[in-house]
Amino acid sequence: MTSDTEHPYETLRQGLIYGRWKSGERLIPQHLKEELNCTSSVLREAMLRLTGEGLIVSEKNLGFRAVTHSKDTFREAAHLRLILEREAAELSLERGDFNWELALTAAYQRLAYVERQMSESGDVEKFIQHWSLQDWEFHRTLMSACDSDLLMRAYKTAFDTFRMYAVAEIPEFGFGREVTMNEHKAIYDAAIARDIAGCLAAIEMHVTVYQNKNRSDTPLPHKGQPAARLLKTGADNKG
Amino acid sequence: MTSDTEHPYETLRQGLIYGRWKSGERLIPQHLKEELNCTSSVLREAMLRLTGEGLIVSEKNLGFRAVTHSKDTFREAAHLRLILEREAAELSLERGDFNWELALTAAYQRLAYVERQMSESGDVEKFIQHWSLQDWEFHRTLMSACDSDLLMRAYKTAFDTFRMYAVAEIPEFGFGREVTMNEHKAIYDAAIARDIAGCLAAIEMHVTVYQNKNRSDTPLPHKGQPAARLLKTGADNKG
DNA sequence: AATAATCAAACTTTCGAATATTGCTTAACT
DNA sequence: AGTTAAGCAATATTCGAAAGTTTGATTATT
Repeated sequence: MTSDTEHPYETLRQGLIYGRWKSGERLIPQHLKEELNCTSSVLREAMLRLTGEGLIVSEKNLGFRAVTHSKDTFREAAHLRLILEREAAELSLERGDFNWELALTAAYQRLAYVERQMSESGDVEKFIQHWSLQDWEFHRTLMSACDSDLLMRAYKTAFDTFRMYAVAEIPEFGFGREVTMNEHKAIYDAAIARDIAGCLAAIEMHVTVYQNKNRSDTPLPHKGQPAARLLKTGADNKG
Repeated sequence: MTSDTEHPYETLRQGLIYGRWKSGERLIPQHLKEELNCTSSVLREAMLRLTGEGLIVSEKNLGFRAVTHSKDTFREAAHLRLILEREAAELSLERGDFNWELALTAAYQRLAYVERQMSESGDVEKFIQHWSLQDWEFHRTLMSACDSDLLMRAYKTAFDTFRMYAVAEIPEFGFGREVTMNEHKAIYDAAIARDIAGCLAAIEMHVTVYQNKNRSDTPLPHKGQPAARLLKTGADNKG
């Protein structure tokens, strides 16, 4: 009942990002077909697509595995996110028209709304999947006026890799929302004010915050399946 | 005899980049199977991988098409290449050790060698595929000490898109090698001297040269299949 | 003449069986 | 005991046929 309606490709993709399968875990179509309610062939096809996207790796005759992540991957993803988001945001702030401002405001308010809900209810798990979508939509909209599909596509790869690691390995990811709320507000305010330097600085803060946190910390604790919880379907978000 | 031994995936990939199939052309497994000497199923699998990589697009029930490129795509690819190569090169120049220098020198000399051959013989077509490989190897090696697989992967996407357009749509691409030789020399010299500013400037020159050329030119003439020629197999480059 | 319904051809997707490969387990050998 | 070989079960890949979809041509209807 977790994935009856959705296409296996999407289910796999979401599952890889939100920790339904662990880093480096073997993905055997035969075994997954009941779980995802389809035949092994369509699963294989979905896996081939995801191999091209870099979320899955495969070696000839050795089948598929979820891509492995590590602290290094995370640092790389954060770094790439930073480069690309700064570049795209700068272009957006220069080029964005009135409709872009409207869209950004709408995206920001949707994001702020769910962040308030999370913060007030204290129930992170209930909202995290919706929050994650709104977070993406906010960043995507911020950059959307950069007018480069290729840049956006590269960014999405980095963003997904970033999120995959964060969900799986950073215990406090999803908590301490107040901080993130402020970060998003800073980005939004600077964007609307067309304050490029301020916006880029706010982006840098936002993207590197987890690295700074762990700078002199213990090496990230690896605790079992810290975030498979995030995949429990809300099931009621149709509207 | 064009692709007997190679895996269809590689043949497709090369063919898309070097103009064997045109921008937006429909790719029908049934039709291509004789040409690539395999069954349509294997082709389908290769196409799914390439869909994930962004070289092919597909819509449900409408099959596969070579990704369409345009002047805009090219500008985007050049832009992304520039951002990523500058970032990676800067890191490389800071971090690269003695072995990196050796590898870069080797790559540069291989590239310079084939560029000299092209220049002296005047026969661009004969060497272009080998040149293209050495060109890639040079840029890859230059950036290799940046120590980020994710960044390299993103770069390769931009590089391939750049090349795809250049091969297909820029008539003088492959000619006027003397210019390119100088550009590569400038990049190499600055890299070895650890002159970051100089190296980044040389990279910018190298990557944006075709855009500058066409700045006040007529819109790029679209002349039939200007570069399918590039795919004729050299067949003798085993060593 | 214009629009709608029907049909067939071409193609795409899905499927499960056939084939090949891997890695493990057991057996034989030194 | 340790090393190699043979056999076996699990899984990966390939294949071609079956089922479903799109497209465009033809015929029927307004």
